[in-house]
Amino acid sequence: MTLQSAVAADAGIPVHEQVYRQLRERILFGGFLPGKAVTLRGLADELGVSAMPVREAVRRLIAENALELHGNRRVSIPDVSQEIVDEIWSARRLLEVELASKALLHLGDDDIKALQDIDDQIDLALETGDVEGYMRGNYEFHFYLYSKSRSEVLIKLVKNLWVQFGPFMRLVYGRSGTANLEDQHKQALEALKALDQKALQAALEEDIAQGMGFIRESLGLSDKA
Amino acid sequence: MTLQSAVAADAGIPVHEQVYRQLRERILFGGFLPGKAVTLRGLADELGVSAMPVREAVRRLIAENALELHGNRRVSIPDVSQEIVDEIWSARRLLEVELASKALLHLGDDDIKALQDIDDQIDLALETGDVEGYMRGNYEFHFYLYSKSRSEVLIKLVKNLWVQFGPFMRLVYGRSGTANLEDQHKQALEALKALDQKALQAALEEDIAQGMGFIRESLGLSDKA
DNA sequence: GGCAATAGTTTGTGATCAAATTATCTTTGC
DNA sequence: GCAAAGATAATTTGATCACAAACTATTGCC
Repeated sequence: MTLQSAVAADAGIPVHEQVYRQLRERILFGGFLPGKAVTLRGLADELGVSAMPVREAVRRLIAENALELHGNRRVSIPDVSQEIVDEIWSARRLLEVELASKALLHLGDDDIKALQDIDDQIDLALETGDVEGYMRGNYEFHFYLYSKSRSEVLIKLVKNLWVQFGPFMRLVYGRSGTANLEDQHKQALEALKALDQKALQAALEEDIAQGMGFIRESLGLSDKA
Repeated sequence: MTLQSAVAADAGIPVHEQVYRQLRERILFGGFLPGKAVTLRGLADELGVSAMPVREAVRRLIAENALELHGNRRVSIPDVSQEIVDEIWSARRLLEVELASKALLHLGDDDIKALQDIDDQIDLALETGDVEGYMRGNYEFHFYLYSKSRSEVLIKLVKNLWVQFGPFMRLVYGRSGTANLEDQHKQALEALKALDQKALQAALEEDIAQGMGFIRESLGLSDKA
């Protein structure tokens, strides 16, 4: 789909913003493989826009660590490495546990309901083998919860982390599919209902560990902490 | 100083990159007041370059939370608020303690020496009332230490936090000067020499608390945690 | 005198083009 | 046959322009 076909719905939103959102989604939910090189003109042609808005969107994504700028001025999807995976894992544990704890303080019954709905969608995606659906649901679940923390600064940092491992996940699921995936959100939901902070932290750490463990395993990396 | 006068030293580096670095420094070390509006043409004229590279640099700085993009497409230095200060404080404690702990594992005698040199410069700046010198020294001290953690991902997140409170600090020092500032780095240095992780964490938390406490105090905000 | 409509100014956005830089292909010399 | 050097192609970069949206100041009306 080029941007042109979506222009009616996005009236008033600048083109560079639309390009940014589209590229970010593709990076986040598996539209690109790690290490893939992209060019401004290539993206512009593909999206049916001029080079200018692509330049702004790409600069922005580079600043968000979603794209990598090399010394020779070429741009690519960041490649995978053990160091990066470990770092992201460690940072996620630190920040997302904090966000979940803060969210717990401002959680209503309607929020539990909303999270349960998202979890149902995740189950459906797992059953039908819909990789992208699972990734979108997973993202939605986590950031719906975090949004309740009212910690905008932290949320931005965590989003920064998620775009970095998006392409990695695609690599993993592309190999193994959704078969081996368990839905770790059930335990989190139970902890949320009980307002049990300790249990929530444990569930989250388990969820993060599963995702990151999958990446490392699938890439043939060592499994020590 | 316009960019033109520095062009000889920065040969080969694209103009948008030079603009980015220059603007980032100004934001980080007190060249702008919180809430100040900026325009692309205004910055371009001021720096003696065309609007194009400024657009790319500003887009990048917005993505890094160093600048704020409003709904009416105007750009400004983010304004101060209690929520933001508290959030940054909380995030800094979390991430910088982690970074310092990791850095402790890879610290050599030459690093201690380097940090001591930076601390001497900070002392000098404090004595002479050189606000910008203090801010630069403080930045250098922290990120020299953090660079030893070899955690590039975390470092980027923390840099993201620092550009956000840079303008706030300027506001504070502009009022009270460097008179009330103590140098909290002495204790950190002692802890580093002794490889005492607990003491290092305590020193860091104290240092962060002082900086953030200063902001809140100076802005007349409440002082509760 | 206060408010709303309007004209004029400022500013962001997107397209196009030329220049500079980098990559790729081809050819030449050993 | 292979490596180095030159030519060619592709790409980024920066400037300029036209246009649209937003803001400001003025004017006219009630």
